[in-house]
Amino acid sequence: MITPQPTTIAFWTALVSANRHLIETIETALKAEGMPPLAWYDALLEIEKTGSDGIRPFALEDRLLLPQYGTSRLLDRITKAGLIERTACADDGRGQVVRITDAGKRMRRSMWPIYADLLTKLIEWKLPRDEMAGLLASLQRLRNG
Amino acid sequence: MITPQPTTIAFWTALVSANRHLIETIETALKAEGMPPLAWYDALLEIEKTGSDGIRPFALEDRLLLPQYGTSRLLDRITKAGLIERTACADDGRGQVVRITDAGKRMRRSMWPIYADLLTKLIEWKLPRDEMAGLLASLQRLRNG
DNA sequence: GAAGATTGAGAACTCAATCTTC
DNA sequence: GAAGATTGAGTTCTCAATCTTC
Repeated sequence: MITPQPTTIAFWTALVSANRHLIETIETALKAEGMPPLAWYDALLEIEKTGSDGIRPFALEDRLLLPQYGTSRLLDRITKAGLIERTACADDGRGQVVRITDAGKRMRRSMWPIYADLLTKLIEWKLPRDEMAGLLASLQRLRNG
Repeated sequence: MITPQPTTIAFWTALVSANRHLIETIETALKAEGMPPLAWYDALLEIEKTGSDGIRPFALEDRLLLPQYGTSRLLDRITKAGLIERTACADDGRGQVVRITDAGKRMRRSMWPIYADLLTKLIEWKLPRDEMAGLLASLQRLRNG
């Protein structure tokens, strides 16, 4: 049987813990300010990037790493909050196009300071710059080849 | 307003993505083999470590980084599956003691090869040893001071 | 009143099935 | 039949309230 080395297990544990800690801290801060969860920020940002062209839900799935039904239900909630709009797709009768509304832009912009502040304090202020670049490369290798 | 540097954002994104990828891969493999989710492994391992002394749920909370109600409901399910036993605590009338059963030990042991195999292939085989040690130290710094 | 633990109600997630259009 | 997207049913998560014992 293949057994990982102790360092590997320690690394895995540290990765999961660090990730949870950061996410929980950010989610808690957003909630305390009456803001929607982090997933909304990510979705709004990706949608906003596509401007007036909008984006197809299946393309959002790839960028947000969500399953099809997850995207569908997330978009439901954000639409209900009036932050995005869904319209039928002209080219493809099966699909739709999602665009951000002005309220959506305002919401994303009002979430950013909270998010940015925490990313800076929790990551940037804790890791030396040169170190971060190396770590970034390692993390990227983990999720790809 | 405080704004993180691009490298910080990239690092954060890579951290979240790597974490999701690893977790999803492991959960999928466990499910494919008819095994319970990863959270059960972690809980069973912590409980098994305490041997016949058992462990109090509030102590498990700290180790698993779960909220009180989360621990309560997780233990419910694992108990229902016959993998652990809850008994009233002799010293403290409010509390209980959780111990692993033989079936629980067998289950944890049967989950390990799947888990270990993936940790080795997805982490150990992708990151040079010295790199992993550095990354480990950084991740630990992220979640602490 | 605080600590250990549970619970009801509502939200979110997951799986599998479904529908429509390609 | 495959792709884009939704949905019903069941499970899990979350919040706030609750209960018991300290």
